[in-house]
Amino acid sequence: MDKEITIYDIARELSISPTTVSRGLNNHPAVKKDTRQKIFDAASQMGYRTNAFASNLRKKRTNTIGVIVPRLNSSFQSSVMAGMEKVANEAGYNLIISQSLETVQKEIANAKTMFDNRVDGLLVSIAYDTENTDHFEPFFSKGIPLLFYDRVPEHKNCTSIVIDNIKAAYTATTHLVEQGCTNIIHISGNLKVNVYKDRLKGFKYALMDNDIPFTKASVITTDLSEEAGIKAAQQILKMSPLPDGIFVSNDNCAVSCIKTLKQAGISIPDDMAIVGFNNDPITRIIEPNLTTIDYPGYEMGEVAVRSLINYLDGASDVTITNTITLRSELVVRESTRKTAKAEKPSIAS
Amino acid sequence: MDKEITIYDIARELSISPTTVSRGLNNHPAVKKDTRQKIFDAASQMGYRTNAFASNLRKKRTNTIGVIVPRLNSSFQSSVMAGMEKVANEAGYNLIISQSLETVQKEIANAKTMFDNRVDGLLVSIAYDTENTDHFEPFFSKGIPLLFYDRVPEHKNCTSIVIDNIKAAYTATTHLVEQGCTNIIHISGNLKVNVYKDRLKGFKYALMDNDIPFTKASVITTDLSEEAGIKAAQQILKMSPLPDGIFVSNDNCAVSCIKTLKQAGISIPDDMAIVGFNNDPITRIIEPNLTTIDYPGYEMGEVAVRSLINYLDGASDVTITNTITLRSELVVRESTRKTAKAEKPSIAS
DNA sequence: GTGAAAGCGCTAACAT
DNA sequence: ATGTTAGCGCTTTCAC
Repeated sequence: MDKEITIYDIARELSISPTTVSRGLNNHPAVKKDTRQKIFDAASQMGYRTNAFASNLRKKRTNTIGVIVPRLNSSFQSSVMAGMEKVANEAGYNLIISQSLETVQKEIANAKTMFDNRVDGLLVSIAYDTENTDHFEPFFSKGIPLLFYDRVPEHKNCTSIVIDNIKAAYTATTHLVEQGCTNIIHISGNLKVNVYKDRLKGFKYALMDNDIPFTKASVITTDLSEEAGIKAAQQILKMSPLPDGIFVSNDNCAVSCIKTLKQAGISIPDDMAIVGFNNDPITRIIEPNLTTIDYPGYEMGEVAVRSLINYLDGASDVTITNTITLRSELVVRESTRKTAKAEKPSIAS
Repeated sequence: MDKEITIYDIARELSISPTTVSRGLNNHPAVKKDTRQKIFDAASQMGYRTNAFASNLRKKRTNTIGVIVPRLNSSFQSSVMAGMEKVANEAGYNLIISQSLETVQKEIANAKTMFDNRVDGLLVSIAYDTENTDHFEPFFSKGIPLLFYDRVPEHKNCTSIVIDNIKAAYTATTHLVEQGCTNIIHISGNLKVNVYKDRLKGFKYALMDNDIPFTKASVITTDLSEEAGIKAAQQILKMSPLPDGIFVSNDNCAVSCIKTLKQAGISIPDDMAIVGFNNDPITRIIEPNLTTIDYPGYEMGEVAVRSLINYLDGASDVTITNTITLRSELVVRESTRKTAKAEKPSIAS
């Protein structure tokens, strides 16, 4: 645990000033090439390592970006993280990641930690039960850029990166209608969360535009877990008449739903066509392969960090563009490709 | 962008010394309860936030743990991260996460960044092509605890957290034999990586112990990707005689392999029984459900951070226990449950 | 129980 | 192109 080498040590060794050493190490243009080389040589030879804290303390900048995510171990979120890390790393930023585990309390605590650690910016996908953004107030008032992605708060006009969930859900539902479905159920998530709320909206609009009645019974609200899929399927099996189309707000739940329905002897897509959401890897493993909405997680992560860094670098001088909407698209697979007989007459009587 | 409040401001406000404020804020016992309360009140009222850098600079400790992981977006690794984050967060540590993207170069760069950021400890799962640990030398020589998990370096006696891959693979292979398989193929990963190397070993030992010949042709080496599974399946389909059992070193690859084999008309498990590794969620979605080795990712993450923190707190005074081996176990599912006729006579002639 | 003084290692002004 | 000075905000002796 030998003593740490500092720029003073290097300065003394080379009989120059610490300032010059600092400049040299940071590739300041006003340092003679020769001197710079000497500095680098001495540094590596003496085993010097920069002290980020001293530097941060002085510069009041940390080169660190905080991320608060509901949970890390989901296919979607881990893709987002991967995209974020890649861009951040390339730009020389560190990523401090923390999970809210879907609770506001932890989200509040994490926000405070991030604030105290003086992250240069913060990226957040909010928890299920986050109903306001009070705990981010310190960031707003200190002018620390805060960017929400995917799960974003309502009302507040925060900067956010999203996909058009209404449109995506509308497309998915319309697709079911086009396949001949006339009795469609939507399995939704927590309606306090913007993404699920919007998907329900898109679902509703699509029904309306196709003159299919929307009733309370058209929606099953769940937590979209695997178990929820099983329960929802059981509930659906008790319906009479049975629906002929199901739009589920995420793939995970859709898949377990399919498994349960299949076990009950339902043929998919012929008896019921099903659409999921996310384009998780599992959609191409379940039989039949699941039609879903492709949802660009990795890209969302890249865009989020890139926007934040652009802002920090002063590139986007005005307040950041308010909302960035990424493209999403329907991926049609077997779970909705009805066979011949499915070519029903149009529902418009 | 108002000025930051410091302990000096609080001190002035309360007409006491900064020292006392510092002590108060840190719950130092030698501060009158009354004074402490006044300090906390003033702090929150004035909008004070601690400056972690100044503190770190002074204390030479960062309360930060670095993690270098091959990639974040894998089911296994994201579970590990989730476990790590949970324990770290509870203990008041921050996690700086970076990906090596399976290349030594990035791993080297990341290690340097972690070093310069003076993480209190480092957790690493090494990249495919990492052949030595030279780039971690600075950590060793500075006495910064470094803990490898899952993918650990060979030879070097570093502290590591693993499962017994040899045993797990042995169990998996033996299971195939018990199901009546006599011609078994192993689809392996990069053999430079300990986990795949060990799984191959376990496979080999199991064959030997059951008097099944092991030849070069018994192993197909791949990168274990989805595409690799398809290619491996195609290769297997050309074999004559066809094997009746396959042990694949990860689930992802096993699943795409199954899909390809099924398309070719192979019946699983009756024609070929298949075992995977990891117990990813997909194993319960593929049909037939995949027999696999349950691999405790989340737990591994928890244990890794907990061990590191124990060490940092001086709890485990001696050098850390050298290797922590977590339990892993075979989960039998349909992909290896041969139907009646599979009750072949024992191979021992 | 509280305070004064010094310094962690770096960099930004301001010289020269 | 290089040096001098000062200070970022905190904690830690040491003193009272």
